[in-house]
Amino acid sequence: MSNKTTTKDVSLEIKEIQESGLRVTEPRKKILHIFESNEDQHFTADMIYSELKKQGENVGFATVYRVLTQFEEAGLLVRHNFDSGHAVFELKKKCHHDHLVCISCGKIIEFLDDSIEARQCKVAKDAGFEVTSHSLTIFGYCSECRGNTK
Amino acid sequence: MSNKTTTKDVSLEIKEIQESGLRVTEPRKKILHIFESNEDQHFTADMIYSELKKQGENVGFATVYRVLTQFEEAGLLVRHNFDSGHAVFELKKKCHHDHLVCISCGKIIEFLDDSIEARQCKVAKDAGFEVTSHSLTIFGYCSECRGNTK
DNA sequence: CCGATTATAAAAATAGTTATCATTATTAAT
DNA sequence: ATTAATAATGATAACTATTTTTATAATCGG
Repeated sequence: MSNKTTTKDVSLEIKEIQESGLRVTEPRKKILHIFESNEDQHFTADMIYSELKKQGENVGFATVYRVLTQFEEAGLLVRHNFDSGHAVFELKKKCHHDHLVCISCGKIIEFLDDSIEARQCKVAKDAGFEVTSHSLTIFGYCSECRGNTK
Repeated sequence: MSNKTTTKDVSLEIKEIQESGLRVTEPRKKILHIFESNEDQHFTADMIYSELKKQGENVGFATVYRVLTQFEEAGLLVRHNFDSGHAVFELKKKCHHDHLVCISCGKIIEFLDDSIEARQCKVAKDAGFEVTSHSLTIFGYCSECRGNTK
């Protein structure tokens, strides 16, 4: 995980926090930076906490959870619950997508299938539902783990 | 919720528990009976606990959780985690299905769409995944709640 | 019906997360 | 830049859903 930061990156992060209506604080900058410098990766609160500690930061668990929740409310992050009992966060993308989760190594792969999306809308409509969101998660063994579990 | 039980029902429940390799005990019979007499309904551990209390049974929370987990392991029940933070259980059907969840009243509707199922397999295969399970949940407002939220 | 085994209820423990609170940091207005 | 008002922080306690522990009680093969 890289700690290198260009001036551009930092100012962008500050702007994003400001535009969310949140004060620009060290924990918030640091946490957002972890997500921005590791795009497409998914983090638990615990992973963020550990990463901050590793970087020598003095942050509390409460702050991590608070900031993650605030970022989610501000639309910067998206929270997923999968089946693990602990929430997973990722940078909010412009476009919706679903997940493939490896139950062996925890790897998460994103995908989007237009045909599935379209059918979902139809199913909901047929049932009289007004859809607010949907989540599709496929669990299994990724290509790397398939061999090891035999 | 009906408390009526035919002799046939009860003996069937006993048989199911026995065939799972579990001893036939009062809590297990009572819990399985709640599911069998309310087909297609989904229960949390808390709902089962409350129902048992309502029926005048003296059961502990731990027993409810233990039995639900054992029934899941035995293949009698299926556990879902949706996004609520607490597990939901339902009788295991012969066939897989997905869920529409009303975020207003909590109603759960089951559905199955062959086209979605097929695409899921393809997506996983393309990513090199060996699928073990998948869960698709559509959240929204059901037909009854749509009017009330305006 | 007896004895070995397993299940139970109650209580304590645990994991993940959220609330409380005294202190510190941020920001808008000087 | 300083200050005053406000909000954020870290530490800790509390909380929710669930699991483990333990001493007692129920089950079932013989």
